[in-house]
Amino acid sequence: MINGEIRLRFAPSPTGPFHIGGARSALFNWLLAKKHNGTLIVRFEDTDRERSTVESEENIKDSLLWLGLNWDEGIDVGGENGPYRQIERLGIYQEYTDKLVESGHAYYCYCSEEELEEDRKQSFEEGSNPIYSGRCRDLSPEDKAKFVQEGRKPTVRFHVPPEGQVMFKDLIRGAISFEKSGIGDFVIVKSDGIPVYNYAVVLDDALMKVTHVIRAEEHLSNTPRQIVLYEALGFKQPEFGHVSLILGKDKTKMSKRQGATSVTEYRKLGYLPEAIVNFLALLGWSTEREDEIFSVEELIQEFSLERVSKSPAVFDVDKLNFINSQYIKKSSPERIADIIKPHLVKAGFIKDENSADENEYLVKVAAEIKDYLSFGAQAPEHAGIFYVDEIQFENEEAAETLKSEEAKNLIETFKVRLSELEEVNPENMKALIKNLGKELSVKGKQLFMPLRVAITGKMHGPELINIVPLIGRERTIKRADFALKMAGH
RNA sequence: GGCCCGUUGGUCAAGCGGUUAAGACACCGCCCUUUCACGGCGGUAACAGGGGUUCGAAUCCCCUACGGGUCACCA
Repeated sequence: MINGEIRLRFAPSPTGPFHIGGARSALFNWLLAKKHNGTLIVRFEDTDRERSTVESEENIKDSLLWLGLNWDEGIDVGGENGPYRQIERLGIYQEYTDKLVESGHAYYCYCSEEELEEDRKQSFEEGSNPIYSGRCRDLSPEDKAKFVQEGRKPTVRFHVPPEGQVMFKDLIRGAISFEKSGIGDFVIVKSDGIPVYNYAVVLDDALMKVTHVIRAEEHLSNTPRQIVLYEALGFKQPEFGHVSLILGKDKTKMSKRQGATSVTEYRKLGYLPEAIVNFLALLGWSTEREDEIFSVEELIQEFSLERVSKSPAVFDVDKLNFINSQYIKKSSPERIADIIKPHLVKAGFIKDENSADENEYLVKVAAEIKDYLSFGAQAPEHAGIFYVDEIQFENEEAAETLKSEEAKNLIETFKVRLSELEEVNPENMKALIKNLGKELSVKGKQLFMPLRVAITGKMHGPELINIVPLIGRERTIKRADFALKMAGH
């Protein structure tokens, strides 16, 4: 399906934090580029001067790199077809605009915003397609002079004759056609001289020799406008592929109120970049195999547009959590320590600056809890047992396990045996608990649950025989005393 | 409202005219671990509705419904 040398691009507008949907578009382009040994270009569509910021640019670049999505040409890395910021290409656009006006494909429009708004309102009321009336298409020299004298700054409109249709074959959705009569003469250059997206994108893609435009579905309706521009400009058209949108839990476009939407937020919550890539790939694309956890290399191998879905996908945090937990399990304790550290600092368990001993302890804690984590921000609830001095019962049921005399006796005996222990390590702990059970003739839940609650306050968590050596003999005994007191003994 | 795209379990999805309609997440159950979790095994659960076409439609066509996108001097 894809042959020859391909050039792909990812062209976000730097108007906010990098959205997870943008990340998926970038990923698909990146995968295609890698798979077919093509070139990936990253450029910024920053013609909206009101909303474009350098912070957004930085955020997008950081996020892309963090996800491992590098690019071969464009912003920061340079290339033959720059500049790669639209605002720096104004001169280039001007040249083509002049040509379009000269050849009669485009004309100056002096209509005011009010006039246009009025037209739109009317066609909306009539139930017809709100397209430009064509009022300024054949302006007499007198009228034109009048408008100029009034100081009206014109926009440039591209003329679309209302006959025939625009057809193209979308790489993902198949044959698509639009009536030209439904397009109307649209603005290509704003009155401030800055080109509009639909125009700049065509010039950029054509001049940068982009062969495949893979982008989100929201651009599908823009494609016919862009195609008529390609025709008028005499450029070779690229192939288009429109990926469906990512929806929130309520099945509408993902928005803030349904949770995190930017890559940065997920990063801060302690998700791993490989996990996000893995998850994003599965959102709108499917694999033939049964197992859905795979490396980027495998992804590159398998990825193809044929298996990209046409229908929108709901962002399922549960699945992301599952995938992330798989990657956390596979990661080293050192790496997970880094991931959970900011969250433990925030929870007040540790300080930002730590001694070597403290860091070593943190790594051990990470090793103990990583199998229980879906993402870094969950660390405090699991790691708390390794840091607090005064434990708290997680619920009434937990407190209940220590209320009986048998439980009290068990804990007291445990304290004695623990203090007698030569060295507190997992092996000795295992033997200790085993003997304790024999000594008092308790086993199973009756044996483990009171111990667990007395030591951690919780009813679940890592292996007891590992927890005790980590928190140490002294602290364990102190906690057990405290727990008994709390339970009313 | 016009135009465009879509609709298989709660979610992601396989399926390209003949299948017992995959698989993953979530959920539930069992096993393992002298506890909980982790892990292993298993289970519940779906072709939006209606017309065609066909010997035969989840698959092809039409209509309806629903969802989404887009109609800016935003991108």
